[in-house]
Amino acid sequence: MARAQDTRKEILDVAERAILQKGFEATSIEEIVAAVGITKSGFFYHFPDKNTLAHDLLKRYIETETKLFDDLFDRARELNDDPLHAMLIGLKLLAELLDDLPNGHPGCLVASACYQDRLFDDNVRNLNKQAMLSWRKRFHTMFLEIAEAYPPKEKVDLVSLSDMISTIVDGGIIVARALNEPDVLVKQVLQLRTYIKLLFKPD
Amino acid sequence: MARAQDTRKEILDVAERAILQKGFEATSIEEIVAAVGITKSGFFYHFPDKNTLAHDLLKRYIETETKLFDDLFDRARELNDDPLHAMLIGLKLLAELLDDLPNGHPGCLVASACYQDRLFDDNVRNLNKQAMLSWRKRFHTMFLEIAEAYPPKEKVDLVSLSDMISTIVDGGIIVARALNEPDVLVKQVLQLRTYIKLLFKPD
DNA sequence: CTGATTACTGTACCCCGGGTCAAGTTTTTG
DNA sequence: CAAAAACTTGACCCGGGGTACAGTAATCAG
Repeated sequence: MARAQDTRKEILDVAERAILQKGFEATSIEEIVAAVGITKSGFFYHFPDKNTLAHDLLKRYIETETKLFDDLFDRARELNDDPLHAMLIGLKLLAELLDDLPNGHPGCLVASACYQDRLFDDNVRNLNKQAMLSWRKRFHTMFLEIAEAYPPKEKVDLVSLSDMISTIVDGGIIVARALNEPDVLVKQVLQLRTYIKLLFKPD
Repeated sequence: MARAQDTRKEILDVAERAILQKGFEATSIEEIVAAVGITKSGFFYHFPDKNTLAHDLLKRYIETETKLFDDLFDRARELNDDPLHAMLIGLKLLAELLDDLPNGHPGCLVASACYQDRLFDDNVRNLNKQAMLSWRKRFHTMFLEIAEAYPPKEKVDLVSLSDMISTIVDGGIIVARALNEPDVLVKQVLQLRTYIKLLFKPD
């Protein structure tokens, strides 16, 4: 018999894929347990209800993504100590990472939750909000440093510029999915990169 | 008794609001008919099933949004015949329009459908795709004209620049919702405007 | 090796929501 | 005024979320 943590992880993995494809409500517990190879009772041994599954899934997702961004922009900073160049390299790395996904980006759980917050209690909504805020803060710090070294050519709100990264990624995923053209997302990230370049880079 | 078309419209109105708030699957037929003031059988007189509701809803939504964009950018063009200035005015008008929404943007059905395409047959998926393509085409035509008059300062893909408008709007809605800060969407549109200005406007 | 704990299975059951069906009733309209 | 349109009533089936509880197989601590 598999260890509890393995089963739990498998449930989360299966559920995440299904939910990103079809939505939360459309994903039945029965299909999840069938895919994992356990019974319905087995599911309820791990999660008291479907909501908790959503919550845990979202939490895990946010942690993974945050770590990914951390690694990516830390690496960019190591490659170039200049804040602007580090940002531009970071976005390039992000674009490459997205381009390497074989079937396109599987979707963003945070965005998914935004359009399906029925059962999602304040707990889940807050989780989502905190994640967005942490990403805003991360990029805002970077942009403040950039703006100090390179005065922006147009007056811009650096907070909303920070939000733009989340906006472009989440929006890009949607447009890419609607069109069934995975590379739309990559190109959107590169457009954002061009914007930042134009905004800060001296002639 | 209300006319058939009135009832149908009411069903669509109620359903749209509910679906944008909670998601498609989470919105029950029973709550819709309760809000409209008819019975379950009354609903099935108008729609053979819930899928058809989704389809008709999406179709209506796309038509409304397309007309809105038409009016908005036509008006912008009337105000200024220069293609670049017309685009910048159009985006300004869009930002103002979004800013005037009392409770923030209610959400985009196209985006919503992207994360919930279980029952959504090819019919619905295609509807979505065609809508995105029509918006891409509309803006691409405009950017081609702009690029001819104002050579862009950086080499950019004008198709993906066109997609960027949909990206920013859909992404902006998500970030605004997650943060519960409606003005995030407005600010994102204005960031896009700044990008376009920087990209094309001569010094 | 044993006994307790963990990680389940199996079965039976309740409720809700999508959806069907048939028959009747009220409005609207030509 | 009659036919067609727009419903209502009520009965029913099915699948899925969720509960309850008894039984069982693996794991692990002593």
